[in-house]
Amino acid sequence: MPELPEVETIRLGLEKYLVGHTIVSVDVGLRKIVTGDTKQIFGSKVKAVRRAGKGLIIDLDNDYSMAVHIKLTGQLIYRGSRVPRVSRVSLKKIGRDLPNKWTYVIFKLDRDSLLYYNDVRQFGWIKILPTSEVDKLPFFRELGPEPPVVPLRGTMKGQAPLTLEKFKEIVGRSSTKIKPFLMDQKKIGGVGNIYANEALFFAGIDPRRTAKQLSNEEMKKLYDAIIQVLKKGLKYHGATELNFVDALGQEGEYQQHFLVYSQEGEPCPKKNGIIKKIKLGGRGTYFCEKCQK
DNA sequence: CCCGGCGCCTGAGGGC
DNA sequence: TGCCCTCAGGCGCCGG
Repeated sequence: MPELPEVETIRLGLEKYLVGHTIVSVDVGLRKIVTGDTKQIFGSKVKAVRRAGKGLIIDLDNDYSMAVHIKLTGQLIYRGSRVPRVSRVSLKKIGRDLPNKWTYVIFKLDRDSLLYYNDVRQFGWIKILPTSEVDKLPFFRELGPEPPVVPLRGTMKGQAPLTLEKFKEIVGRSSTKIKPFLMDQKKIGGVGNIYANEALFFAGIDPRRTAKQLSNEEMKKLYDAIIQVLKKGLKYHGATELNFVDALGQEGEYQQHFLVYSQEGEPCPKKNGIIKKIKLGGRGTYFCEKCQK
């Protein structure tokens, strides 16, 4: 699932290729994806691409922005003058010939370049609004602090990072189970199912434990584990589950390094037990009962 | 505050 | 070129 490392991977690509382009026109093929007035962005230039949690913000030079959430299957793929002619682009079938049947928005840019928004499940959104209104959107307004894994440049302004102290404070007063806790965007920004599972394995903590019952030492281990797995995800350019691709349409490689996520029935990485799959908060949860207490 | 359930969607995968 | 069914999941919303 696209989480902080995946969305940051997209952001880095958009920052490199999209910034400086002028938006010439927008072709919306599925109205529910886009809200706001598309006319407001015609002729404006992309100034910056920011991220907050799993959300992206494309800032334009006319004080308008496009807030984007790709949810499960959204893709933002750039094709145009700035892509090196010889690139190592390894395209999934879904990202090869664009537009395709899942392309719902096409941004026409200057210099014969294009930005495609594809979304198989159609869960994602693109909101066009004044830049000053972005952090008033419920998703951003209610977003919790995110673990410090990337330089502040590029992230939402004014967002204080999740410190160990803050983490201990919010974990310590929550009576929810630790795994759903980690995935709650209002508590912590950017962690989803894959990284929550992996972090809990790293920390040796049973996902069914109640948050506030974790010891001081366990909270510290978990905090470090979250940062460690998010950095690992970034290093491998994200995990391609479903349809995640970067801004050029390339897959990530982190899925080749999962320790527990989607490994049901496999021996655990420490050879202590077999990876078990249960449901927690309605979501698939993978863990080793021998390693995670 | 917390939880479970539903809705939004459609491709993948299992059973037959 | 098999068909049908269920499941998966980020997030918002609702009810208990």
